[in-house]
Amino acid sequence: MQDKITKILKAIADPTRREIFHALVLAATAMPITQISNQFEISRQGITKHLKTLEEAGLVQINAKGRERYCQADAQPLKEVNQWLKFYEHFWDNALGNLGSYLDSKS
Amino acid sequence: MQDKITKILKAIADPTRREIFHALVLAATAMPITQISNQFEISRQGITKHLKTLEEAGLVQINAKGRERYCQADAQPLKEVNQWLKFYEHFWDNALGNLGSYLDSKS
DNA sequence: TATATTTGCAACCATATAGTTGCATATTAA
DNA sequence: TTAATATGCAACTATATGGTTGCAAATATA
Repeated sequence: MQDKITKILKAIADPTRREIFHALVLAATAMPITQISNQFEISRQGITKHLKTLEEAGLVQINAKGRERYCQADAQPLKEVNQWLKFYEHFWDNALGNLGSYLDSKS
Repeated sequence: MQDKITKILKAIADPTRREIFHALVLAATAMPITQISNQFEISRQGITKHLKTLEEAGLVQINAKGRERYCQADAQPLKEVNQWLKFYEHFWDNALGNLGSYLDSKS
């Protein structure tokens, strides 16, 4: 479909998914889908779809236990976003760009 | 439409837009649209659309001079993404989440 | 002035996305 | 065994997205 970083960025580009992810991170424990969806306005199936997207990005791990599927946040893929961002650190301190300071840092 | 961070994340979630942005950052100089679109396979109008999205996210600044419109990268909005990411730093070092170390850092 | 260049605008298209509802199925509890 | 619960699957809808083409308008060049 698409590369890893794109999947991750697309996953977190949606505000509802960021909320779900955040809730799971704070929960710090695995939660079944229904329990997650109780915390949101949208339907359980809506939540399920978002969880699938998050899972495909590696941001959520799901494992079944009996009839329930326990979902747990995994922040690790965000490292990759951080990596991507890092390159631009050199540039974001002046609005006009700063190739100079980037090149300096290389020497 | 949508909040700032969402606009920024949506802007960089598209691989073509990341490429355009990257090219502009490296160019370190303002470039007219046609000149940018020459570096890509897709049509000029396609590029124009992407530039508009990037502009709305604040990642590109455009100013007209004569019949040309000069585009320039501005990495500053990426700070906001960095800010968002920062919260999850505490969690991305173990796959099972790490609320503990986050809470420790607060004490 | 006549021509070439840079651009914007609008219409269009195919596909993806975010959400819904209804129903079937598997597991657990009474 | 019967009833309740958790879930998946499929179909459907509306809108967004990423791209295209054609054309008109403004500016620059011959």
